Amino acid sequence: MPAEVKVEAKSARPAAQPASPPLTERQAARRRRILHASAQLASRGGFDAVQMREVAESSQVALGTLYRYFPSKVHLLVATMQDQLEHMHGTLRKKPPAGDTAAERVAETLMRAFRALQREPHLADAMVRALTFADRSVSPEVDQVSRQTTVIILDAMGLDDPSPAQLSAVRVIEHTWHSALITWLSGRASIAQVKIDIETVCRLIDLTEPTEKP
Amino acid sequence: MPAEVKVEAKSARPAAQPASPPLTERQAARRRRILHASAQLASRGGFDAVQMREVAESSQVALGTLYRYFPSKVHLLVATMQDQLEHMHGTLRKKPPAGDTAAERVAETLMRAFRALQREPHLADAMVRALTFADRSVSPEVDQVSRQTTVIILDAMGLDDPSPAQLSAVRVIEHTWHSALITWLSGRASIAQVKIDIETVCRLIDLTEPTEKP
DNA sequence: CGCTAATCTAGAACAAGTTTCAGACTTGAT
DNA sequence: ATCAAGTCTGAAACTTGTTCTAGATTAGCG
Repeated sequence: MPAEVKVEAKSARPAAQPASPPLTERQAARRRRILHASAQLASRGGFDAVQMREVAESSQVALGTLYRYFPSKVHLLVATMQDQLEHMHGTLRKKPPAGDTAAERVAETLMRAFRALQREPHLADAMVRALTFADRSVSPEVDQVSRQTTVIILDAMGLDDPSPAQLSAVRVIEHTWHSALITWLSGRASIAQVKIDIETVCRLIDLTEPTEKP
Repeated sequence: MPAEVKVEAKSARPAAQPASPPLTERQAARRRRILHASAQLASRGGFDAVQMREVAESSQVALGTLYRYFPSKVHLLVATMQDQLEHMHGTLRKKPPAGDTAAERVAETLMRAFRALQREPHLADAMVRALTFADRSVSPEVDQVSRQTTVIILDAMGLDDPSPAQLSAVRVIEHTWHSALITWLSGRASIAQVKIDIETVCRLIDLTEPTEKP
């Protein structure tokens, strides 16, 4: 009865990139197929269209296996978001924003990301809803997404060594970014409104400029 | 076969306070019982503990009736939030914040609200998760909550006639407020961190001060 | 009062997320 | 090559949100 052992193995979940036992080739392939199916289904109908049975079927994996890789639908979608964020970071890195001030560059970067999301609004819906609906059991993964977002913003600011005040500003920018996305996705705010909100919050950065260069 | 008529009656849902056919006394009582049961269950286990069957049972109402009053669990929880927000607004109104600047008063007000939520973290969890998980079908209700929040913040600022820039700042403050709550509820940010975030975003208000008094 | 439309109730039925299980298949170490 | 441990599969079962139905009950009206 290896059931108990299984549970232990689960706590060393293969879902996280860092640490954990290294995946075999076939396992990595399965994981990729699952994430691909997830993104594909999400791109059609959003959060509701990502049905675990369908994900399992289109990634050619048993339902139980899907749950071994991603212990819940929210875990799956957050992992999907991590995946997409990496793509995006790569893309953004290629063409750094051109604004004069840090605030302008951050706003430009976020608007560029926003335009990318607009191209796949259903996918954006699935990922963002999962992110904000996630409970404590998904904290590590959500945190990872948050760190990745922070890196993107700091990149845009052009900082290696941000001050605490600057980090606070970045946190608030992230809050605004997530919440503004939600209001847009649920049809309560226009694209123009999101733009204004982003530009507004980015002004916070200017308040923290006075970083002495040593 | 009055089924079709039923559907029409549903679109004029009794869930919204404004307009709609006036409720009879017994209906108002049912609605109150439902909201009470919802808040009570939420106060224990949070979002997951609010199970529709249980709400129906403890409010002495058939499941079908519960769904007539609140067409989904999210609708129910958002309505619960509207309910709680009214209480809170009343409470806050009694003791206006004492800060010198608008930014200080808003920060103080939000921290006071935050402390109230800390007293019932599970209830907060249920309400906030519902709010951010809500899809388009709940937009009117979510919007109402948002308007109510705006009123509370403008109250704290002491403004009757805010400028567009000030309204933008308020929007960003609301974004930060919701998102910071979520990070706290999911255990990814400490109370101290939430405080810092609120204080940080409130500085945006100072940026918009220059409102000429006519 | 007596009617009619609307509402309420109890309970079954359905949908999708999640869990469980027995048996087949891989993997890694000996 | 073989064995033990761990994984994967297919299918059923369970949970909880949501819908549906048939028959009481209630409200408003003549």
